[in-house]
Amino acid sequence: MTCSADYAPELRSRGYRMTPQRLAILHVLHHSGKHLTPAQVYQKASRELDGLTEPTVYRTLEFLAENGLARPAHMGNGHLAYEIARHKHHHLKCRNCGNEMEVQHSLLEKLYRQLESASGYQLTDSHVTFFGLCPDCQRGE
Amino acid sequence: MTCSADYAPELRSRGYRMTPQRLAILHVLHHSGKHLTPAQVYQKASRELDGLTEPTVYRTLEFLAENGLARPAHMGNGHLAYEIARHKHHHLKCRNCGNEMEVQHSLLEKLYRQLESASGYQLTDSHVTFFGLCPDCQRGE
DNA sequence: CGTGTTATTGCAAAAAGTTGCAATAAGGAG
DNA sequence: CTCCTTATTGCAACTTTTTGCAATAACACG
Repeated sequence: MTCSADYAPELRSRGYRMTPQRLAILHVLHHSGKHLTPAQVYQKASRELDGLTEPTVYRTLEFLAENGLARPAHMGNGHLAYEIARHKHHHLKCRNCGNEMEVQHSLLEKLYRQLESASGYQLTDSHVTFFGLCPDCQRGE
Repeated sequence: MTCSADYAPELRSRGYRMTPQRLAILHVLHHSGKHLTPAQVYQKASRELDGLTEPTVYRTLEFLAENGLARPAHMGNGHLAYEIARHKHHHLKCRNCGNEMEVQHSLLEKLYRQLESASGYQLTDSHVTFFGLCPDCQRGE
C-alpha cells in the first residue's frame, strides 16, 4: 500500500488531496500492471478499502487520468479501461483472440509533428488503439 | 429516404436484411453528415420512423459499424459517436473549444506499415483521435 | 405471389455509468 | 494539537447502455 504514497505530494502541490480511496485505487492499478475496467477496479479496491463505492471509483479513475496518474485506454467496444501511468504508449489488439501488445509512443512522434504543422493545432494527447490479426491468428483459426 | 436504399444489396449479399429501422438510421447519419451520439440518432430517427426503440438504435449502430457502413469515433469522454462511412479518416479535436477537424488516413499509412513489420500483426483498423489546442485557442482564451 | 427460415425488432428488466447534494475529512494555518 | 476551509466521499435517484427472449417481418425459394 505504501508504494503508491509517493503520489501524494504530486497531488497536494496541485491543490488536491490524497485519500484512502485514491490510495487504494492507485494501489490496485499499480499492482495489477494491466488494464482494468472500472468494475474490476471496484471489485479489487473494495477488498482493500471497506465501504468504497462505485461512483467514487468512476470519479477517481477519471480524476487520476486527468492528472496523469492513470491512463485510459479504448479497448475496442467503446468502453474505457484504465492502467497505471508509466511510459507513454498505445495498444495493438488482435480482433480475433483479444491478445494485445504495446506500441511505443515514439513511433508516433513524427506523425505528431506532421499533424501539428499541417493543422496549426498544438497536440496534447491522443486516443489511439490499433486493431488487427496477431501472427498466431493469421495462421490457424 | 431513398438515398440510403443503395445499401440494401450490400447487406443482403452478406446475409443480412434491410429494414425500415436501418434505413432510417442510415438516412439520419447520411444527412446529418457529422458525428451523432446514439441519443441524437434515436431522437432524429424516431421522427422518421415511429416506434423505433433505443435498444434497436444501439444495436443498429454497432451493426453498421461492424459492416463498414458507419464509423464509430471516440470523442474524448469515453463514449462513442457515429458518422456515416465516407473516406477513411480520423479526428483532431480541440481540448478547449471542442472544435474538430479531419485527419486524412493517408497520413497514417506509413505508420501502419511500420507497425505491421515490427509486430507481425496484420492491421485491419484503428481507433484514433488526436487532441490538442486549435490555433484560435492557442492565442486568446 | 404464397411459404418457410431465421435475422431483426420490441419489450421488459438488468447492468453500467452519472449526477446532485449534504456530510465528512484532508491538510494548511494559527 | 485544534480549527477552518473546501476537496472529496457516500448515498440515493437518475440516465444510459446492454441483454434475453418471444413475436415479427425480410426475402429467398418454389
